[in-house]
Amino acid sequence: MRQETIENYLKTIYNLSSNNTAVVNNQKIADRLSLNPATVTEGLRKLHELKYIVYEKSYGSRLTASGSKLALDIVRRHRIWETYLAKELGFGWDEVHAIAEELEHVNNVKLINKLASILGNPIYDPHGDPIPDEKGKIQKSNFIKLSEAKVKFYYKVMGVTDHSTTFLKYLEKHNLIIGASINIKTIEDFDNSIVLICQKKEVNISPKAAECIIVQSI
Amino acid sequence: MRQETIENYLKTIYNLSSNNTAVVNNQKIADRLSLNPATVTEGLRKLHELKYIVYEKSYGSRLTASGSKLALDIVRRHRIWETYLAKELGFGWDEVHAIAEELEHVNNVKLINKLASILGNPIYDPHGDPIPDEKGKIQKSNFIKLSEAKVKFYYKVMGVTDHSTTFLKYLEKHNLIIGASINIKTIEDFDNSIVLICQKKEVNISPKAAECIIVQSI
DNA sequence: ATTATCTTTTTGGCATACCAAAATTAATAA
DNA sequence: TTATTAATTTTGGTATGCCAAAAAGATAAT
Ligand SMILES: [Mn+2]
Ligand SMILES: [Mn+2]
Ligand SMILES: [Mn+2]
Ligand SMILES: [Mn+2]
Repeated sequence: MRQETIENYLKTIYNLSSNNTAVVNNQKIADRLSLNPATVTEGLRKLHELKYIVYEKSYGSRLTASGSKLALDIVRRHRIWETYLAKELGFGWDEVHAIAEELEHVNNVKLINKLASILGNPIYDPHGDPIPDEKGKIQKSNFIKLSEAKVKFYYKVMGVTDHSTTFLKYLEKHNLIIGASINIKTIEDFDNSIVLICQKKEVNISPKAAECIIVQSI
Repeated sequence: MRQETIENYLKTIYNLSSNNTAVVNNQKIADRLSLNPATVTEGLRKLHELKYIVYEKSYGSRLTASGSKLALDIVRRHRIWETYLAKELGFGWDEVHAIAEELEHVNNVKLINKLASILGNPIYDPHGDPIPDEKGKIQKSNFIKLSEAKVKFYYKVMGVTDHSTTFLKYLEKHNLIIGASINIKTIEDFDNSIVLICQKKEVNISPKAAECIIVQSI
């Protein structure tokens, strides 16, 4: 199996398994990688052979220790590059993901560690996602989705789970960027849409958008 | 044909054709890319189909206008990355080539131009090779090989044509780095080896090494 | 419990990138 | 010019990554 193929599968399985706890089903992998389900079945069988995952037919996949190691390594590369592109090379948080998708496959430990060191060994990338350290260790956090926030409480925006340009541009428009402080004014009973205050302005957030915004109580 | 495959062929043909003048034969391409000659024949046929090269059977290849454009683009990416790795990220001139071989395939104009701009749009890479500008234009120079240098004359080291770590480390040991001033003391009639003065020390250069050092008369 | 509806797997096939060995063609030396 | 050698091409074949359609399995709904 080509290294790039392996890396794309493992990264995807990692990202879909939320901290490597849940078992991942084939369809989600197929969607994420824009592959035919038949292709995914084959791919998973091979990854099982290679001992990167434990794959149970018609049930799902989870990463083994070695698969997890490789997955965390590529997630690290991806997020370090995103941060470097944003902080050092002047790219927007909506632009970095696409470029990092290519750069992440360049495997050179010294290079990534050098970039990390220039950045001051950051713990979060431009979307608020945690960056594993060289050993694959991730800072654990008590973040919640905005959709789980409570009325009257104050929060800080810590990240996003949707990296699309349209979504990120939409957030920017309302100043909902990483680090922004917000206050939940009301949550509509009718449709669960949220009205919050950000930089003294009222913003109405749909339930769908609230699912994609990560916050921390302050 | 995969983009990476195309790029590797075109880059190689460009590098072997010395400024795109000479016709390149298959064997050299096979050597450079570590491919079987049979594979190269196939590859060249496809590149001809794609109109990137003109390929005459049993004779050789040369780049078309569009092939030349792509080749210069990837040569630019390679050399900008080499320069960025050396100047901004602290890698040695013997380390940058291997990493740039991977980075060169990341195709993002804005990224390369940003790196170039940070570097002050350099004209030469760490090995003294010229960097094409965004339009593919290359500064022309009057450099010669050290093997063509004349006794008693003064020269400045401008580049190398061998990028191997062993060779570059050897040069470093004798202070024969880019920019170094040298004076040709003698050229042995017997074996054409060169004795030169560099930083007040005598250095003996084999004809083979002299072929790989590029200098300019000063 | 039995459909109906997803999801996954199997099957058969296609395209790309390779290589080894044999056959051909070109270049060189005798 | 005719061997001899070297370079190139042809041929037959492997491995990988992918897909469409059909078959099988699992889940959910009645
Ligand atoms: Mn990303
Ligand atoms: Mn990210
Ligand atoms: Mn190089
Ligand atoms: Mn170089």
